[in-house]
Amino acid sequence: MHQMSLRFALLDLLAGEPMSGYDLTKIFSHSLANVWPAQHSQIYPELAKLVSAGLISQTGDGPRGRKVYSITPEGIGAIRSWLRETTPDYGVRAESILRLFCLWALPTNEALTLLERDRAEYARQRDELAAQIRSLDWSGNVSQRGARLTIEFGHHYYAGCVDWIDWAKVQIEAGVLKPGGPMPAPFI
Amino acid sequence: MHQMSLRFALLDLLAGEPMSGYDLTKIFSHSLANVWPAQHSQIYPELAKLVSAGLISQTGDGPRGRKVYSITPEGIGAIRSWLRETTPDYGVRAESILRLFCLWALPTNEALTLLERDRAEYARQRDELAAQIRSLDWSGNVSQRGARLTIEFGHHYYAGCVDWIDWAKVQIEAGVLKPGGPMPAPFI
DNA sequence: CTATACATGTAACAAGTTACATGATTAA
DNA sequence: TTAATCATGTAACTTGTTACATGTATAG
Repeated sequence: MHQMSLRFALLDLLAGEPMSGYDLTKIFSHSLANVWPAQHSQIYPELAKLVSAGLISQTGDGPRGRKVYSITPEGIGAIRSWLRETTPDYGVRAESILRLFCLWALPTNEALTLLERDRAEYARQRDELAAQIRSLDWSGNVSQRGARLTIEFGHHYYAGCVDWIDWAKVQIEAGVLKPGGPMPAPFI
Repeated sequence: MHQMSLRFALLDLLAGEPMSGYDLTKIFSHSLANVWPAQHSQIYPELAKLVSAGLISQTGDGPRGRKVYSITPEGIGAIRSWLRETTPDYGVRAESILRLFCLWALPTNEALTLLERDRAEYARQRDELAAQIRSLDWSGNVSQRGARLTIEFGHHYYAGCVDWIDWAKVQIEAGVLKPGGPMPAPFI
């Protein structure tokens, strides 16, 4: 029953600063995308539920029907209870890694081409996050510092993926995924 | 439209060796759990769909209604098409990291206690996977070698999480999550 | 005989994705 | 005037989780 992650991500962002569903969607497409992606079609209904539950309230508006929400004291309490009373799911879900599991089904040269593509993508993400860490303004409120920790995690994750792909390439070049090939060498 | 990951994970396992839904569920609870968790309630219906689609077929049975499935040539073709014609989702989904995003909402000493708990869990997972890598028999078929790559990734991931938590603890002890506190130091 | 592991399924619900649908404001 | 961006929502569908439901074989 340890779900509702989206709910608490939204509460947390609104605790940092009142904003609209549109603003929240943008944040989910950069900093938070690294640990918990979400689209606007999921965010808007969840905001409506949070209002019903009294955890946030609409405290402003703007052009084009813009609605600005703020967290309520009950909302802050909800974040604290969540952290204190529930245990996280420590698992990861990574489709790009799952795919490597199937790589034996392709000829070696094709498998290596796919690994190159993956490596390029991981490196791109890593560099983009590094640039974000350098360029964004981190002097703001404490929840922005929390976001910094998350982005730093994403950076670390993608950097690790690049290293890992480099290792996997060496293994596959050595013939690990061929019948009778050598056993994989330990990583690290 | 890059879903169906469970489907291809099952196909891949059955390509390595014919087995039952029960066997598949066990594998999902250890090696594959690190990149794509799944329960038996999701696996059994998916197996039925794969039979309908002609990608696997039942090729044996056993005590207690056991059904053994094997992949068909069409199934092998489906794996290859998936790898060749679709692009992976390179994102990660990690609830335990998302939580750190909210950690500012707790007093520093409580936040640090939660980080200790997380660190212990990551270390446990890391050590368990290291033990698996040492103890399992890796001399088998090529899809088992693929599994090895995946487990090795999980090991690397959890080892990275431990390092990262150690960094985050130092940051939080330094007061990063307090108003007016220092900016986070770069990680790595 | 009794607990454990084996073995398969369904139902109800929650979460997440993609596509549909609409319209206002701003900058070139 | 026209393209881009801002802005909010709903609908249909897929995926994933938890709980329910049942029964067999084996080991102590």
